[in-house]
Amino acid sequence: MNGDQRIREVATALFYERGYHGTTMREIAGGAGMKAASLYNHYPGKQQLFHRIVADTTRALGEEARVRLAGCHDPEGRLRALIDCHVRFHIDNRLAARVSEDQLGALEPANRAHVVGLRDDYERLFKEILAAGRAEAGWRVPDVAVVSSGIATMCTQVATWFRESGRLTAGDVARIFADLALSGLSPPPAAAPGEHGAGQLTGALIR
Amino acid sequence: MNGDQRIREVATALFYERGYHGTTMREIAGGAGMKAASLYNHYPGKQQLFHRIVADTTRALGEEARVRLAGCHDPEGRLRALIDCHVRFHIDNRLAARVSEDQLGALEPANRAHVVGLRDDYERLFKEILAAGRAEAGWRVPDVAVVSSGIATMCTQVATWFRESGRLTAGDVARIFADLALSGLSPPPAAAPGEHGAGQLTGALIR
DNA sequence: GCGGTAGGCTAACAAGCGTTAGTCTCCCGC
DNA sequence: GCGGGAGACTAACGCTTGTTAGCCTACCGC
Repeated sequence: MNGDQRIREVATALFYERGYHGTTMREIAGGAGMKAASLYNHYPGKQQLFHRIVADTTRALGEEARVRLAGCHDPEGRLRALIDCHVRFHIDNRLAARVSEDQLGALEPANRAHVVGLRDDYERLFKEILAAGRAEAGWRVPDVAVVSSGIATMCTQVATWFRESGRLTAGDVARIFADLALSGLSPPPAAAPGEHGAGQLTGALIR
Repeated sequence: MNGDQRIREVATALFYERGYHGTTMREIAGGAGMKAASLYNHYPGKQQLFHRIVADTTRALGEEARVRLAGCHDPEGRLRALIDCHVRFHIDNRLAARVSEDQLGALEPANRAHVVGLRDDYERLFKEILAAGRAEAGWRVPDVAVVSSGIATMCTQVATWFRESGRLTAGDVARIFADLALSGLSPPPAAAPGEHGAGQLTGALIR
């Protein structure tokens, strides 16, 4: 029954549904079964509490990803592992993960710079895998930045609608997205005639 | 020099960067070159101003999409048109579009219900096209809801990073996403041996 | 010329904000 | 048994918030 932890959970849930500025210290305290002033026995202030949640969450995501990737070496295996990790993390930590992405703007400049740094490190994993897939496996990646952020975002929003009780498990969702991404990336087997142009801009776009 | 319009633009920009609760009427007024009290000559209150922005934006997106889709009848053409429309709208109306999605939670219940209704109508367009593509063109859509929201979200986040001065035009980005989606959806030409299982769950998932 | 409306202004309101000071009580180690 | 710290509490602080009341001025139709 660690009090600090209880406060973090309540605060995370409130930041998620009302946003940082829409959440008051009195609400957090109420949810944790105490009065506002007592929060200051645990955290030095609202901004620091928020920063701790966001930074710890972002760091944890990066660490899990690196552990999962350590054993994979081919691009397809690595992309599948990263998507699976990403989807699971965003399901297991729905509230904190979304808060850490949506509410970045509520961090004070120094805190934001810190978190953005962690975030950039993580996103680089996606970009590196896509670049490797293009070089080694001939993946069709017109623009590494566009495609990687597209895939990541697609997987991120799982946190918006996923429910434990729904039709799909976390693994199902991860597999759907990995399949969608991988077959979207794999080079066209033979250009289908009369198409609107799928695949036609494979490198031409980088101008 | 319509004053109402100027206020809307300033408010949209501020809601975008600070969020609804993080934006004050005095800041909006300052940006529009007046004092806070004068805003009430144009809008009855902060919530109503916000609701007007969000509702008008969401309605406009749906209307544009329906116009664009009116001339297309095959699933591929419709999906390309819808993605193109979606991407262009989110580029042309970056701030308002993101505010209308990220800040939905700041709407009072009645206003939120109104906007969510508009939003659902719009998202149904994606779902209908995917369902039609599965039925008519054999698209691989393990789960209509998951895949459609995945594709839509991928295209939505273009508003986060797109800059008019960047390497890509709106049309380029739309084409990248349409290609990625369509080749991700098209049935595997012949199951590549030794794959991890792309495509293996084509219908089995709906349990 | 003159009345009225549109739209700005200042001043002020009550409510709510994050935060601090100071106090009280429980419990653990000696 | 007793000292002290951990952690709750009440009360209050100074500010900021959205909003209102009342006023003043410019301009347009008659």
